[in-house]
Amino acid sequence: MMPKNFLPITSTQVFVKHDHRACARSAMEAAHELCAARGLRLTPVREKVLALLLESHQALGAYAVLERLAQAGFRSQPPVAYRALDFLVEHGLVHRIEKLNAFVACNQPQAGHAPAFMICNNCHQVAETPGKRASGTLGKKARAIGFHIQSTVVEAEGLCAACQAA
Amino acid sequence: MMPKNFLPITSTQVFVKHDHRACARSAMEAAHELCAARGLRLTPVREKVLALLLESHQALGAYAVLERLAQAGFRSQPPVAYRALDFLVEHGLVHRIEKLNAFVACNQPQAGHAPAFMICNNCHQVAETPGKRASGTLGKKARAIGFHIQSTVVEAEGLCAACQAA
DNA sequence: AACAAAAAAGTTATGATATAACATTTCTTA
DNA sequence: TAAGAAATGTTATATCATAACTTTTTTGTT
Ligand SMILES: [Zn+2]
Ligand SMILES: [Zn+2]
Ligand SMILES: [Zn+2]
Ligand SMILES: [Zn+2]
Repeated sequence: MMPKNFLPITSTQVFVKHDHRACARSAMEAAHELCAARGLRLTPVREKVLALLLESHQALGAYAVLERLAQAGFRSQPPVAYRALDFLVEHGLVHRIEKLNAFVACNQPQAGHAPAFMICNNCHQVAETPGKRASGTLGKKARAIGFHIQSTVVEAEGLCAACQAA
Repeated sequence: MMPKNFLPITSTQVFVKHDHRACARSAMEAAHELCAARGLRLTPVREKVLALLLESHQALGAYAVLERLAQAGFRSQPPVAYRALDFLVEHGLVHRIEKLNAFVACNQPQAGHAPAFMICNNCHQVAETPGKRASGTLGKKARAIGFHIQSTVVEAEGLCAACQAA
């Protein structure tokens, strides 16, 4: 289930120079293994969308994805992109960034499912930190009033260390 | 600056029965005083939008606001609603809920500005908890990698205590 | 009061994001 | 190989948001 040469990139690494070829390749391998393990079909259009998102740590809007799909020879109607994205999000291979109405590939598809995101307003890269559901401050407040959390959105916008320096 | 009879509603109270007339009236008073103190103009359309949002603890989309404005005799072009909402959000009288593309009135306009929200998927009420910027788990992780947070989105969807019971 | 500058509101048009609905094809498996 | 399920193709439309320019109102100054 875990790729042999899996090199999970951590949030610390996204904003610093790293071997992104290896980073993307290992995430794609992880996606293939996860789908195999769960009996899911990573069809050509789904894999292509994931590959597009894995090209960088920037978020892409659905229509940006659609454009690139069309260039690659796929159909170019909105449902083509949205269906593939829906599949990838549903199975945790991609995350939706609410603040941007856009999508990023998940670095660690096999990990727990309540990530938080840091969005750099300058270089537009998005780092994901693993986090568990209802683990932090919000979870505590929710428990205090008997609120049952089903899903969370936790996003911070700001400047990464490199962009502050520049 | 603080209304005489200010009754700040807390996140604990939103989901339980409370004197909402007083709750809304006190928030409106607080808004008037905040605007007076800062030299801001709470024009008729802005006040009406705030009043509409204060009618309940549910979030309203911009076009829902627009509809109600039109019924009240205001113009009905999108910028009418968006401008009023932009003003109210800019000055912390209203918050945007990213997950819903919708807006809720702020209960405590004078408090600090990095609230977290709990959204009940059944009764559609939204509770706000005060929270400070970068105070919790996310803030800690950001500091660890030198990420400078400018704004945050923290939203939890789930079921409030009352809706779990039913 | 008259004027100029700034803020707000009016208006038209369009851009950007997302989904409904139904037809067709492909895959799975019994 | 036939039936059902899953995925894709296609058309159309719903929903959310802003650009750009005009006119009116407010505010501060002469
Ligand atoms: Zn990388
Ligand atoms: Zn950056
Ligand atoms: Zn109330
Ligand atoms: Zn509820």
